[in-house]
Amino acid sequence: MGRGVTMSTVAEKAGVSTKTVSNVVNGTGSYSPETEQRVRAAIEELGYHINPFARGLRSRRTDTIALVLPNLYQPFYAEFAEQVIRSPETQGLKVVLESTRGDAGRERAVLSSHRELVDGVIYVPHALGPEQYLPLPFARPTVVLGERPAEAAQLGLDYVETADEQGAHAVVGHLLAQGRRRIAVIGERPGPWAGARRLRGYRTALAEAGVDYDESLVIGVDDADLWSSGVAGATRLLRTRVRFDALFCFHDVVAVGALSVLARSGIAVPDDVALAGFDDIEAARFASPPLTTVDLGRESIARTAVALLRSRMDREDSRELPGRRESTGFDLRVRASSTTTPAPTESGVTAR
Amino acid sequence: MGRGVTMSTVAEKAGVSTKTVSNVVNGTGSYSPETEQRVRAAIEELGYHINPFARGLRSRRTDTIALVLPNLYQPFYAEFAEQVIRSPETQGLKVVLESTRGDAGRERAVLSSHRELVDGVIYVPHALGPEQYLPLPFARPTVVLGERPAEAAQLGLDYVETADEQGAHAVVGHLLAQGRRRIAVIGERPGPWAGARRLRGYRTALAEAGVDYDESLVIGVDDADLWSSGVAGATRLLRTRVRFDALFCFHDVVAVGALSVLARSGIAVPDDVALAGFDDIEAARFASPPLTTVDLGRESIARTAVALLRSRMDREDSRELPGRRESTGFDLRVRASSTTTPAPTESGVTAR
DNA sequence: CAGCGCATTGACATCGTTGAACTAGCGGTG
DNA sequence: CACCGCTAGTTCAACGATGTCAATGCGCTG
Repeated sequence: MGRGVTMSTVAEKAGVSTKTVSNVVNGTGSYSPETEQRVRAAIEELGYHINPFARGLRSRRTDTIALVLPNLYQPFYAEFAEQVIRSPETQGLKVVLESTRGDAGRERAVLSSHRELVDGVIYVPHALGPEQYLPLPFARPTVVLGERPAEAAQLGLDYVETADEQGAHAVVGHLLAQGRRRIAVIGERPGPWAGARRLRGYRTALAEAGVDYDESLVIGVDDADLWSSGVAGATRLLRTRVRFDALFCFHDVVAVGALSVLARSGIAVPDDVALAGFDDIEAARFASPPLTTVDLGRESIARTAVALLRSRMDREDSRELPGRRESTGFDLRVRASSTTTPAPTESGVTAR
Repeated sequence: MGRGVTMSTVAEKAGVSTKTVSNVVNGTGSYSPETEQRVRAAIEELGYHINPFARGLRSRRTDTIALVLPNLYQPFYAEFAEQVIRSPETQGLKVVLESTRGDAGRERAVLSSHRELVDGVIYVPHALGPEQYLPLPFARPTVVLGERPAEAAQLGLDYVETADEQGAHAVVGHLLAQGRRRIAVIGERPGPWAGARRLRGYRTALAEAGVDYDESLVIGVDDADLWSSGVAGATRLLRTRVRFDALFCFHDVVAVGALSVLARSGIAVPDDVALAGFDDIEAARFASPPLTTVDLGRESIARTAVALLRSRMDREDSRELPGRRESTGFDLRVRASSTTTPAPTESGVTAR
């Protein structure tokens, strides 16, 4: 069963040459329907599986893509990875996960090591900013998640731009609409990361509502997306004794961490403080109270990313194509953590 | 840079044969220190990377292992996957993740497809029981997580047995020690899965304390480890109006879901009902109140599994070796969700 | 000093597949 | 009827590494 069954075994059984078997398997060349039948029957009967190494060696196709992300601990990344694996666009491809552990050195190393192994890379930057990763030698078609810097276009890098700014704008708009004016945020981290875009959305929403930006309401954290950052951030916020009636965390995990601090401190959510997160991880829906948040659409991000990759993987001249940019939308999920009026069980405001 | 650099490029530059380069790269054969120097220098200078396809074709080694698990949505699996990737034992290996989506067909398909691609497989069964997966043609060394059925020994399958029963026993013992007598459980699912072992621990703990097993306290769910199962389970439990003073969920995610139902129903945790979960996912620590749970030791499970694999991957005769069995321990993490007396911030009871 | 063993290195075939180039046959065309 | 274009299929080499085996040279033994 399958032991030592090669194309020539199949070819012999079907009475054709190995090349014809190869053609049938790959849908290349031309062959009659009867030949195809015979070959397929032989394959079936012998339990033949193509040897991916021989194929990879000869044709340079690996049918594998790499997904480079900081870690799998954060539900957002794990759920995103799952979406990439499941995406219909991924059919027929293997996905190799590379966790960089949020470490700049590992991130660099992982990106540089993808020379021959995979047909393409989906890269979720974390520790490296554009000025650090752009100079790296991308040897394979690469799709980057995040905001596209101008230089990326000539480098041939494709981008999936997520609606961080718009999403944050929508959340803050919602909080303002609820009558909140002193909206604290936790999760700011200097640099080119998602947090910066979310902060931008926060600021523009405030500005549009004529609410002054108050720096003392903005809490920075080192690791923008850890529960413990939420605990630390909320603790610091409370300790400053600054008045606030809403708290917007740049990640749901941070919000969950913050929520535990608020609960311990006897601060009622949403009555004293309206709480909102970002990412719409599963846990947000089951927090007490359920968390208002923004869904960036992991599924459509994943599908878009894989589709971009595929379109490059198949063509020879992909290196010459200029980098493309796709944007995805978001859904604001209003839940009980931010609504004092009895909340609708689940209300969605959709964009784009 | 790296374009078309092969062993013969290196060999030429170093003034040796390709075989010698191969020897240096693999540490096989013998060569003088000076030769090694020259070869390494040439490799460095040319930026040479070995072609994994050529190597895989010739030597049948892939330096890749597959991790087959139901999904990445469940934090326990995601965190476990991360541990497998990070484990020091994994150094030098690539890890391919295969998500079976908790689907029996996919699970079968994925397991059967690992003929040539990887050197070994770590398999976390979910939809298939032993009677279903044991007959499958395991073509590569395989380590299975869970309880080892007797037949597995001759098949040469290695097992990492996790302390589900002992862990559950400890949790329930703890709840009993807190004076709870009516301990409900959510998560039972018929079959050979972890839930069955946890249920066993529950029953023996009850028996040892002389508390009768009451079937009306045992709530089964379809998908044992989804938040929504917790919601559904808790809702059903409340609807039966059966009296209970503690709730033990077989997974933390279920407990978090149940917690949200209890909160909505005005049931105080831990005052009215002591709550405990299982798995010790990150979110458990940050629930309100923090969740008492059992840590099975993802890290040591991962390391043990990879170590078992490696020990087989390296040897030729691995097929002949009988299946081995390794057991791992657990940590009971007592937190505020189950302790009425002011809880210690974090208390750990360690086993094995 | 013949002969042996060992360390070091190389030549060559080979793993299984596919790209390039080629042949055979057949119907149609000017 | 010579020739063209097209389909169906073949032959052969090559992808880049490594296993096998042989060759070389050196020190040592008897």
